[in-house]
Amino acid sequence: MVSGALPGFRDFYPAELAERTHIFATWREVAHRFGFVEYDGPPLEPLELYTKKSGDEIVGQLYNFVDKGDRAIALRPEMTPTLARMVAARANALRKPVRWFSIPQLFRYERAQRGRLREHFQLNMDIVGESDVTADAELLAAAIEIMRLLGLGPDDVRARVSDRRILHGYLLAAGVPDAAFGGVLAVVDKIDRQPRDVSEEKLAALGLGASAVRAVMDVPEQTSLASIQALNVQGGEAAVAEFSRFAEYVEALGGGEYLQPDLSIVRGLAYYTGIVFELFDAKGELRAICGGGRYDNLLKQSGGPDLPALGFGMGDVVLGELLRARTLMPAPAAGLDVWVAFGESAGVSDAMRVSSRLRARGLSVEYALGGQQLSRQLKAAAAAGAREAVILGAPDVAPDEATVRRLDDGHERRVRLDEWIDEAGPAASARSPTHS
RNA sequence: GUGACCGUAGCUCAAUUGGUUAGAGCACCGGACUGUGGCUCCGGGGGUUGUGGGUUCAAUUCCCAUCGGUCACCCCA
Repeated sequence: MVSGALPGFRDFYPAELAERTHIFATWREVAHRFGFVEYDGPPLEPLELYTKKSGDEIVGQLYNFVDKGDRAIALRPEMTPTLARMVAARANALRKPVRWFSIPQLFRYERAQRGRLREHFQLNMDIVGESDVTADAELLAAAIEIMRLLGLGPDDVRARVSDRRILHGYLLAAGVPDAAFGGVLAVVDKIDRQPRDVSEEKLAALGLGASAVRAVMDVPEQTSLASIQALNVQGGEAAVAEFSRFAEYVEALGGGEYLQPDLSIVRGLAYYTGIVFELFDAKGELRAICGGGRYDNLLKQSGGPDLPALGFGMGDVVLGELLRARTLMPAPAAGLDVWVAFGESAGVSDAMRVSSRLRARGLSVEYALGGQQLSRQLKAAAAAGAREAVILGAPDVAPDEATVRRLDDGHERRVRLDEWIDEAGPAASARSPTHS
């Protein structure tokens, strides 16, 4: 490994780029089906766009530098601030609710690990201007539909959903002081990943009594709609009713099989205000595929309009790992339509003329740039994945004729060259769809 | 940022207690094939064994550092 890409960055060879393209195409397809339109912003932003609300500690995880105009610049680590700015600038002019999506490349200066690089592409889908949980259901249904279209079923991927307000009400009712809420969330977030007594000690250190500690330790048990509805939630009754409605809507939108209520889903970002969700592989081997939720106060806090909003981010790295593990990546795209080969009595310029005419008709065409024997040319044609080869200048063939050879079964026919070219075209050569 | 493990052709792996010019398969290029692909046979290119030091008569092998990768923390996307 002499000089590869920077740590945490990827070279996309054709095979890898084909995988990325497959993911992107699916993202765009589903976004389109759900009525979302695509936008984009600059990959470089003022540093303060991220430091303002997120605090200075985020600077340590940013790619940042000072440009030649002495401006503090950052490579964007997330898309939401850009979205907030763009929506805010035209808030009054936009038809609400806004349904926008983007596929930005995002950057984080962190130590790279599996499923977590210093760069990734992330589908962002957001809805701005709708406060009802219909929007939450619509958004999650879109994320689920992406899984389905990629071939990932409910046995592969689960959608865990929770609601900040229900958890808050439950903790209040259990006697957890408001001031300890943030610390308790941090414990809940990793309650399954660390020993029970460690969690209990941390909770006690936050000033929780024995019954409150027990209540917090019960949070991961709340994994059904019924159990959540039965909870004592101080001031969270409306949220529970909304949550029930949300589940009903997701069901109606066809995502019910994936749905898994789980009150212990916290999500790291502090700005979430309501329903939060994450998609993860059912085996629990990988990092989260997707995370999102409602952030009703963010736009206003960012100096923008007071509009309710919600959204999710879905990265290409973990998703790609899961698709490869399940062998759901498509076979490499079909190669060439036609390979133009030339024998003894034809030259490369003849192949060029024929190629040019075929290309003008929309076909994918290649020929041997280095003069090769016919056997080499046909070998190269097969290696390039060509559907058929047209052989020019074969003996016993009239000057205006050529041999067309199907490369899958070797079937050959003689054609009048001009007629054959005139009939060739993308429509006449529709490729069979590729399968995984 | 902390800790642990791992680095040999593009890929997967070899190399007897440290012992000659570090090998193989696949892939790539070419020849047999001056008129028809996938097979076969033959040949070729490609490694300063991640890098830099150290120990030794001798280092792919042992030691240190560094870089990179993986994993767990941290944090999150």
